Amino acid sequence: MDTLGIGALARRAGVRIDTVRYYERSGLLAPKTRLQSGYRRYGAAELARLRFIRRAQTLGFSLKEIRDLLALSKGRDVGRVKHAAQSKLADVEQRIAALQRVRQGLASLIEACPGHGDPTECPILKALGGEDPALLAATALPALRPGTA
Amino acid sequence: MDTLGIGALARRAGVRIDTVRYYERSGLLAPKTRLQSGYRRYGAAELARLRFIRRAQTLGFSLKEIRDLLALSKGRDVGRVKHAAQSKLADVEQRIAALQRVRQGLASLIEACPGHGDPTECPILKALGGEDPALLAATALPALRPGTA
DNA sequence: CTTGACTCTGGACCTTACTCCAGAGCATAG
DNA sequence: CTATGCTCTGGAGTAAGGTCCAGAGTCAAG
Repeated sequence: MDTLGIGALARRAGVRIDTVRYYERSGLLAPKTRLQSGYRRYGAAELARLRFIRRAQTLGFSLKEIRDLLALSKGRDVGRVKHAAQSKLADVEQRIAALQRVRQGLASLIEACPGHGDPTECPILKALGGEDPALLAATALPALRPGTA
Repeated sequence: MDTLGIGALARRAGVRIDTVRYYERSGLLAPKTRLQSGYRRYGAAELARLRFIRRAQTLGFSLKEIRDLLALSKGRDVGRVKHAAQSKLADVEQRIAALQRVRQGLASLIEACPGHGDPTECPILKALGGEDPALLAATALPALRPGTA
């Protein structure tokens, strides 16, 4: 047989058995068949699908988004798949830009801090205390929608 | 009085009242004072702090990390404060690098996708399905997991 | 003083993405 | 046949970050 049990499938995809069952409960991955005993049996397509799920996660897609993506791939609508990837890309780029502003703010505070002496003179403490707009200003602009992980 | 009640504070920061109380339970934001009745009263510093928390969150900092960040302002010794800021900076830079790898992976897939035609020819679906691992080389390795940040 | 809006506390409940457990049944090598 | 390992189900637990509720007390305006 070229079918896999749940353990073999999980090992090949680098996930835990419970995770496979969790994906099944979540409507992401069903076994190809079941034995009379109830044991799940998976084929190559299911392994590919499981790897798809994992890779999409590393790109920042939530399981819900991945479910949509998988549905799209059955719908033969390549345009929508591309669009989903593009909007994810825009999201990632906004995050990068925002973090770069934070990095600038932190770096300049660190540079301005002697690392010794009077704490009331420390630019880092002043910024966190709200007196100095440097760090706060660096983070003030990006109105990223919360929940876009 | 230039103090705010919890409702006014929440409105000005764009959060729910329960969220303010949740932050208090989490050790992030204490009221400036309380009335004899127990009503919380907040000042401008607390509002600034609350807004800081929210902005930091949109940048991917967890509440625990934000607590650390804010704890810097209580630091006794400037050297230690500077060191903490430096390690936070390194953290931010790692985040940026991880997101840049994700961006590269997404961008190259998008570029290779015509946006129409046969789904079995779509490089995005192919790459995610594992049939063409070359395209994902840049993004497959770093286990960028939401929550690992 | 009355009304309506506001706030208090403690605890239950929600979502996401798992992870673990108990107690049972099944598969397979020797 | 037995031992060992795999798998089954249902349910509970975890962590983060909230969100909601009930029942009671409080504040400010008219």
